[in-house]
Amino acid sequence: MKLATWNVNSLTVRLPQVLEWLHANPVDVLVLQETKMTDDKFPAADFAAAGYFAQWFGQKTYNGVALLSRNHAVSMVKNIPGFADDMARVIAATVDSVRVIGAYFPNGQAPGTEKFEYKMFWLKALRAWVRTELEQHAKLVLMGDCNITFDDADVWDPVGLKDTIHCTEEERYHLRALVALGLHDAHRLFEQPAKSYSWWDYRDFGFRRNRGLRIDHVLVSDALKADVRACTIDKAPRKNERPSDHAPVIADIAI
DNA sequence: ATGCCTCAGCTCCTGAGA
Repeated sequence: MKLATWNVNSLTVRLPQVLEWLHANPVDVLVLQETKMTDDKFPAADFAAAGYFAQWFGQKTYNGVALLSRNHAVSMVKNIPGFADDMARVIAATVDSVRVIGAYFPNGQAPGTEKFEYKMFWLKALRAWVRTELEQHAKLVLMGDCNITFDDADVWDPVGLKDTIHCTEEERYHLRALVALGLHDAHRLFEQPAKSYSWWDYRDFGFRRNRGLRIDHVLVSDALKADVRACTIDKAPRKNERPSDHAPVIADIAI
């Protein structure tokens, strides 16, 4: 079973690239973030024609998530139950006995801002909910744009970006606490190329200079850890004329 | 440079992303 996550930064703009990517990479599950569209605009027919069921949860202008799957997805959940949020950030469903959670973590803007405080509250709520999900589903994959680096190896300039957003100790504490529930960063289960990133700033030739961050993660539960065959960041879509600033991350699990 | 690029929207500028 191959599962992937991709922040597309507007599905309206990126739909042709997503369809082309699915044709070249016929994964079993793909979760999308930053679709930036209301639910009535979601291109479900295009994905159906490509052989994918879809679940989606969006809003105007910002955020928006979706879950595409080769097989039927059941028991869909939108956002974190019990956590009031007017932003569409989470979609979860069960596909082929695996609980899949696709998430677009808050950006947080900068430490000390209201958006950073919201990010901390959101992370606490996510953790409490994922704990209960893990109790019910031993096989679980949580993946998405986590907007947090694990450590300096995920940062192109750890000195210059020390304590800035995505790199603060407070954010990393929450990411570690999430993983400590019984999850594993699939990327780090394998030897990876040095300076592996999943996001690059559009400005200043960030991708060309490989000035990036690894903030898109695939986290697998204890029960799946031994079955993960590979985890790769696919930079191929960056060759498109108007690429997303994020690359897809793919995990291959023997299920 | 509290910017650089990209996207959405009550669109010819502004807010947000990361």
